[in-house]
Amino acid sequence: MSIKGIFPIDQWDFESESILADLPSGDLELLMARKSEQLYKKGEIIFREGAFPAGIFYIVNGKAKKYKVDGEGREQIIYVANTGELLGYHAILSGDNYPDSAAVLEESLITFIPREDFLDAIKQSDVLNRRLLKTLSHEFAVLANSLTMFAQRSVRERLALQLIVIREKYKVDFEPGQPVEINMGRDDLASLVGTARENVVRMLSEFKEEGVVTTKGRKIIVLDVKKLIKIANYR
Amino acid sequence: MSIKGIFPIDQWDFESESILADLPSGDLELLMARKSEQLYKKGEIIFREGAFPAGIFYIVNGKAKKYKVDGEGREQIIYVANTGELLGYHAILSGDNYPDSAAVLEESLITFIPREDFLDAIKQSDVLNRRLLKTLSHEFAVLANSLTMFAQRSVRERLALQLIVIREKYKVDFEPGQPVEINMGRDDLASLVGTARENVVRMLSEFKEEGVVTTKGRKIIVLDVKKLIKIANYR
DNA sequence: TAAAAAAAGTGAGTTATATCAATTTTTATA
DNA sequence: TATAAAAATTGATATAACTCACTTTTTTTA
Repeated sequence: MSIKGIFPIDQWDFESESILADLPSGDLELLMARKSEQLYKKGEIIFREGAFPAGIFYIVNGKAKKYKVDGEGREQIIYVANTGELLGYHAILSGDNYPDSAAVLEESLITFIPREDFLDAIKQSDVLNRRLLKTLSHEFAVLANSLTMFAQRSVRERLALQLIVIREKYKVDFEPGQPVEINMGRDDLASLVGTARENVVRMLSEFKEEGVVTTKGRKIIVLDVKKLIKIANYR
Repeated sequence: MSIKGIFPIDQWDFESESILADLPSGDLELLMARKSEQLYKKGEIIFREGAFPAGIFYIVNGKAKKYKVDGEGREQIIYVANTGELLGYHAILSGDNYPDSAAVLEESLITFIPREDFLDAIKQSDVLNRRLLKTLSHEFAVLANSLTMFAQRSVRERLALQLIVIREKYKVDFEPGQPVEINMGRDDLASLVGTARENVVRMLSEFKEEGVVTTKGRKIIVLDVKKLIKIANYR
């Protein structure tokens, strides 16, 4: 029972299709000519805000967060990237340094593609070019959506919404029909929702009392997606 | 006395350079071949969220807001576009309908460019292509910045920050050295800051007492940018 | 220029959320 | 498996921001 349709998740998630999926083999070879693979341990940082973008990263397997840290050290998660997604290309295209940091949420296998190879591939490949324009403009719409949510929704509504969205990302790790376990630390969940850890925990207990979610250790299992949609107050 | 440097406004504003500025004349001709111009009266809507994107819009002269309206009819301004900027191209590139609405903030002269001409121009022009990739990825960084602000900053800090950013946009309408008058309705200012009109008004009075701003009718004049930066608590 | 309409501004009461301090549970490590 | 460390949870209190009701000022229009 997918929630697409009743809840247009495309509006909340960048990855309606991957940038590299089904790329003409020549273009892909060019891109991957000098790649290097690395296994990141949980919590390891992929790149840091402000650093020179030496290349882009492809998540072969795992999950990563894109985030910003403000003056007081508070972390704000912009996006959670999943297996198959690309990281770090915005900076190379814009000509700025990395505008945000990225770190791995669980043990992840990640491919590094040098800056020059990425730029060459863009020059060569019309498909990649179109794909990037399409992805970037879609990402913009998704982010504008998030912005509106942060500006107008209550913490309770935001938590409900993020649980729906994040559940979809953990779904791929479970057999269809099996309960999806969201294995995310409360601090990360809080910085995704834009509030303090304590508030997330308190509202999770409320959701538990209301029969919307349950927990298994630190893992969160959504019992009633429709109720969550109602709480999120999404038209 | 520009605030660039002490306050890196590029991080808060898309338009470090225009997409169409200095475009090779051939490319520009192609783009403008079948344009049509129209004078919009204050408040008029340029396009509506959810509509099919029939083309893109170029602001020859004036200002426009990009905004979203939520279920309860509350408006959230995503961005304020100025003379020389392009509107509505995200939807055409992403293949979705318009993800947001646009309306004119003051009487504005706007050029309409049909969808097909824009798509043809992209096919033909490498410069336009690169320009779009660069702009889109920069825009993404700016929006991520705004997102963080909404998630973490107080209304007071957000208002201070937006006054700085918005002042830069009204600056072009005044002689250098002359006081810049921000001529924006309180409702628009509120939906830019993400709060209710009453809160904006209250905090503007506070700012007035503190000698940071003054008003002239409904117009707002910033007296002390540095103090605003301090209030915005921007590192 | 007067009247009407729209926008801006003020005040008081209420609520959601942040913050601080402590305890309990879970996970990692020896 | 016991112990230490880390993470999650609960409670109490403070406060920023929202909402509603109303007044005053500014702008529009007749």
